[in-house]
Amino acid sequence: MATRAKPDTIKESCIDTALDIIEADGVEQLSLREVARRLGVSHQAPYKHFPTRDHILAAVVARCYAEFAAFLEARPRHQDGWADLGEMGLAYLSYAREFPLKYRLMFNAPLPAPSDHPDMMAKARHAFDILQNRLTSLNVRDVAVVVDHPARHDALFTWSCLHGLASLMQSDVLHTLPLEPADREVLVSRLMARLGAALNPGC
Amino acid sequence: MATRAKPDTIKESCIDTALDIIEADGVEQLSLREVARRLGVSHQAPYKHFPTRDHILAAVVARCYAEFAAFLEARPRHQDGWADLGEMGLAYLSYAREFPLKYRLMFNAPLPAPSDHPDMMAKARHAFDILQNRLTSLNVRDVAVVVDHPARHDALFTWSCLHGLASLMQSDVLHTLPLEPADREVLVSRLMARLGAALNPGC
DNA sequence: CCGAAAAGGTTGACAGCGTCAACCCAATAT
DNA sequence: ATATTGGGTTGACGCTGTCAACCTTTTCGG
Repeated sequence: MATRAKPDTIKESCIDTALDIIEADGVEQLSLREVARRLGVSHQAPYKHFPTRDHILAAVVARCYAEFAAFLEARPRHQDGWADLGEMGLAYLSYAREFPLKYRLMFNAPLPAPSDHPDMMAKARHAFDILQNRLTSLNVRDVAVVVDHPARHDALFTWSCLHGLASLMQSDVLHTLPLEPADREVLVSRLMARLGAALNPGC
Repeated sequence: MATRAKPDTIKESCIDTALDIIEADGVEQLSLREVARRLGVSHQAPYKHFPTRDHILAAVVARCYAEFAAFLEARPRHQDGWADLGEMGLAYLSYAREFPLKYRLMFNAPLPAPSDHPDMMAKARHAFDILQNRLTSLNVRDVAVVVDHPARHDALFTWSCLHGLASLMQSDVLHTLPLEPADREVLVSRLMARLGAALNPGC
């Protein structure tokens, strides 16, 4: 049945299985007992590896951030910095569309306190750094922008736009609005265009 | 103890109490049994008024949308349309900051299926219409914009930016980044400026 | 090499949850 | 006057996370 290659430790299998559940049904449906059941072990076995539910969740989230960062890095590259930024924005939105439940897990779900889970925190920072570095390398071309507009703010603005669209597009609220599938494409391209205009008012 | 004016029906008190719990501890902590306990009734009493947990949640969410819409409408008004739009954006971000758990409830939590809860759906649409109408009245000044950029898309773009910032600012992810309180003010003003630039590239 | 300890698995219990079922009383409608 | 229904009750079921106790097997120090 389990075609997945068996990981060395049960600890890893717990994370795998938890991620399966989250991808299929959302983080709200995650239960340690169900994880144990799928692994064919007793309901307390996972507790030998994770002290609480939050700890297994933190491990899953850390893995998601790493995967998300890799997904962003794997985008097609462009010579032109602005085109490359656009490509990264599209990659961001693609991830949110392809893996909505994992995206929700990372950005729209209540996570265990980050300070208690440094590994999760580190992986989250790394994902953000990818975006920030992209913008930093853009800004060296335009020193005036750097001075009073640190790249970190640009990165957070960009992230806000991308996250806002990604989050709204998968939100239940939007189901209450008439939004054709074709509209989604338009929204994405319009947002990317305006994001470019906002960051680069000159051209 | 209960200084709140007693509503006529237990149904209303259920919604009040549920909202209290959500504002204090978040939607995840909401339980019908706790609602019943606080009202001093049996754990099944609320079920006489709401068939399932989702139905009480939908009622609470509907009330939140109505309150949110009223909050947006209560903003200071400006003659100039762009200034008025800016004021609405600030009102949006203020609401998210003042009532983070209610904001999360509306936009970042898994809601009961909207089609099963038409009242909730209607109130959500009304809140969105406020934003859309603001943009529509802007666009009559500039017919060229109306033609290939329907106001609905502008409204969704604007909403994405606002929601993205509001959502990220209260996200657990951001706790992993070094973000000073002063930075938040800067972020808000920068986002509003860029939003204006994106919507109104001419000036 | 042997005994201690630790790692990793087990079963059993507990309280809290949403929900179903049955019962019960008072007001209302026929 | 009687039947129906609205609104309350208690009790149960299976689910959850978590604590406690117990039992092997592996590892390691003397």
